[in-house]
Amino acid sequence: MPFQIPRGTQDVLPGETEKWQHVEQVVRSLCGRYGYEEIRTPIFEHTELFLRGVGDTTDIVQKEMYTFEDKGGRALTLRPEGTAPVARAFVEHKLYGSPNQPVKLYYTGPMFRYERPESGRFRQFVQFGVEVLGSSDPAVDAEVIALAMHIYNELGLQHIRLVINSLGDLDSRRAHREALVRHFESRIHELCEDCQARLQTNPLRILDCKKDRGHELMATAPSILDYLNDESRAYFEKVKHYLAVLDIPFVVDSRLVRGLDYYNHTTFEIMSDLEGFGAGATLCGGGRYNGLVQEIGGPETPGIGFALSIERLLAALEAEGGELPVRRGLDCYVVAVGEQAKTEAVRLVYELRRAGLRVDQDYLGRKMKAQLKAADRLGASFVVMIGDEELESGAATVKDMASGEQMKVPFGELAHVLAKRTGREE
RNA sequence: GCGACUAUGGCGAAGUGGUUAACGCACCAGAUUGUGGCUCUGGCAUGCGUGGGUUCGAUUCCCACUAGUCGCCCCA
Repeated sequence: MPFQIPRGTQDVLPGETEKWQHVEQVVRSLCGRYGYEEIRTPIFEHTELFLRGVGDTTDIVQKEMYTFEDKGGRALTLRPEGTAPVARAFVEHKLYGSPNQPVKLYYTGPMFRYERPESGRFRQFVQFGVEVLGSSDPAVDAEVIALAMHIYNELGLQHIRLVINSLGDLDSRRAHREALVRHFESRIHELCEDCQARLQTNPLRILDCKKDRGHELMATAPSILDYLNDESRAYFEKVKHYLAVLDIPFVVDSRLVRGLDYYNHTTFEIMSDLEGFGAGATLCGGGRYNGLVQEIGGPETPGIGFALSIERLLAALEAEGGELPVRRGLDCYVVAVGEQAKTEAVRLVYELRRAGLRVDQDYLGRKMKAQLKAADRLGASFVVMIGDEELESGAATVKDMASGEQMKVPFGELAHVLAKRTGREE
């Protein structure tokens, strides 16, 4: 094998692309219904954007970025996530001045993280995400969550679970952080190395640690929910209230922290309940990030959004045995025997295509029998056969592949007759 | 970044330190001189991830590399 695909990337081949197209179509259609418009940002950004936006204590920044220097000496990075770029575009194009507020955007495209590939984890993967900028109405939190759930429902996913939490506002977070440090400080040496480092950088993340999960300090650790100030608590209650109104089931998990620094107030994850979804069980993750826009130099603007992985979505659908579109067959395959017939076939195939039919013909010089076989494999509903006989009589032989029935149709009427029989024409 | 397992034709999959690398599917051809899906017959890897080493001899043993799968970390 002279060349191999780079590690952690994948080709999506015909037969598979139809599934992607289907998901993309559903997603776009629902976004339209919810009033979201598409935004497209570049695949790379200045590295600084992610340092500031995502947070330099995060794993994404510390060890997962595809960073490079271009010929002009600029430090650039293949985007590891979509929110910071969208926020950058929001500020750069002054969308905060747009008459339509809040600004509701969606995006889809490849993201890049330098990680060891495993089940449901790739170095290049495709995310779909939405961002709402300019509103701190808890109803927006509910809308965003509803949209994510709606997408999964629409695609037929059954076994999913919505988990939500609140990190509160800055004051609440600060109070909680101090409580955490007080709680762990004296006995931090009992926890793993990572957690010892986290005590300084991001004590919240200690709660998320899988290694120390069983430690008694974890069970007794102060819950963020107990440190929410009145305002934050009221906000969270509102979000839960709206979710209840929408009849969207959820569970609250006070340890749902999430890996990106910019989150506050509502955070949520949608996970697959199926067995065997270890690393890839998180289908969708999101939350509110009221400080982000300001952090990257824009006006104080609240925001909330989520991102989901198309790969994981498809894997979950596959695992649940959900219905996904398969390759569509041809309407018609034109079989030709002989030079003259071949010429007529070339002409006819084009004519039928112009008439809106899905049509193909043989390009390998195969015999009639093999051409029929090819037609069968391509799922052709009809085969049009042309040989000396047909050329003489001026009528092609049309075979209905399902029934095996045959009939003669004058060349001039083929387009019309086939269009009618295949339902491609009114 | 750490760990485990794996790597044979287009796909799946057996196999052995030594003359011709099973089998199944797919594909091609023929039986059928103009007709697919069924059946039968025949064809289809000078090659066993890449590079070294051990050996008289390696696809088979050893090492490295690459890649895949799964787990940890973390996440989508």
